[in-house]
Amino acid sequence: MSKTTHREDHLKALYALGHSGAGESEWVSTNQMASHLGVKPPSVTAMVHVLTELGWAEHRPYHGARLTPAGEKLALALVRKHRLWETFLVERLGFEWDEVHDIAEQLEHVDSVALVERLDQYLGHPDVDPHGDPIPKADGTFRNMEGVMPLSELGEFECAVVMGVKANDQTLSAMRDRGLGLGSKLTKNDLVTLPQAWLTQLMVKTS
Amino acid sequence: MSKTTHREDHLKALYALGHSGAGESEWVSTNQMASHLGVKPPSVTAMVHVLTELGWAEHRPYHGARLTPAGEKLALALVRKHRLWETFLVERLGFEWDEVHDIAEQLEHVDSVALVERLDQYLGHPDVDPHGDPIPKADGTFRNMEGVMPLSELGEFECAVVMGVKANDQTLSAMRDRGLGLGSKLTKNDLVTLPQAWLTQLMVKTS
DNA sequence: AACCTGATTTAGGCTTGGCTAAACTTTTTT
DNA sequence: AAAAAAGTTTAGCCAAGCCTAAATCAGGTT
Repeated sequence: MSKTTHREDHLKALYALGHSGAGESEWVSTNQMASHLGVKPPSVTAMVHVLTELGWAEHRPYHGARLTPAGEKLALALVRKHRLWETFLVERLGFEWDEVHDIAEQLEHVDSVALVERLDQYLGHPDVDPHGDPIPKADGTFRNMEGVMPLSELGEFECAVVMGVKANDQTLSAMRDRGLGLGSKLTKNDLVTLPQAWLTQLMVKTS
Repeated sequence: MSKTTHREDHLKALYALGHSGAGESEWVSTNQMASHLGVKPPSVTAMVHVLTELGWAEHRPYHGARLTPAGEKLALALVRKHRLWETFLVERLGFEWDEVHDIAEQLEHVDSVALVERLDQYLGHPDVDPHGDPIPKADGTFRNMEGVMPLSELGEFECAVVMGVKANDQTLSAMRDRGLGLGSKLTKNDLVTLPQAWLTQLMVKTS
């Protein structure tokens, strides 16, 4: 892995773990990052120091790290690339939604602003990727995701529409086998027939 | 750069430098490889040892290295990927032929057999890339390039068609400015009006 | 308030690739 | 045929990442 790819992976981890809710960038422990990245904690500490030097993160020893605004901007650009590539792989090349993550992981590290912008245009400026996750615009803004929540948090409802999915490839594949995809309609009946674990993974909106 | 990318770059250099003519894989000096890769000779020697261990190259100390059949197969797969991506960038994303080399250089290291095959299919199994270089098929065979030669070697002719170009990005850009591209028709008159250096770079066929 | 316990960082070592300088081979020149 | 020149490899060092083991710190317990 190149020096750059490496740094990017840590930026992304910091972003992914620090934005669980909707709020600002949260402090993330080096342990969390380590397990997220499949690496031991000391390796993360070292990289956090580097990111700090570069002005992309700040570090409170023994407490954690978080992105600076500059780092957040870079992380968003990576998320943008990743999601655009996933969209390309599914929409244009015909991959299934559970097959694209690893490939996009590699593609996202290709360095060319022109490429990302042309890809975005080629795809018609999509605002969500194949999993329903919003694709940041070039300026870092997102599509509004109001009204979308896990199926488990939905109160009374007649009919809900699947707007997104938070799941690993294996689960995605299983969902596909059941005919679930973006736009699928769900009814109260599904609350009992679907695997319980999925209720928190299916992001829905009432319709 | 990842370990793999690294090895791949050396394989490609060995392939590129060892197949200048049409014949078999030729011995390539470590110095040649070093300057091709922008690296010092001792670094190449070290990598050649690694490739030898892997069974992808053979090394005659002080004389040079060349690909084994196994290495050649890998190199061809890389060339295939590179040229398919270049085709994608030009045909689908609208890049110019002088803008794609560096991007394809990065894309070619993405590791996914399924991706390459789907890309090939998406592009309609092209046989040449935007520079007229043949794209190896999955089995390693090439399109027949008979009758194609540098403009400088063409004897008497009335009209020639540009079938390919061997030039760096800067030259490619200049050619484009002059309206030259694949399929352009040339006449005897062009032999004197075009820059002399281009005569060996333009690959043509009489028509 | 002193003490555990667990989390985090520092220390020191390994791997891989790059470089320079020195040694060695091959080739060319005298 | 010997010497010089050119090219290639070996030796020894640096950088960047990862790891394990050993220190260090934070926070809860007694």
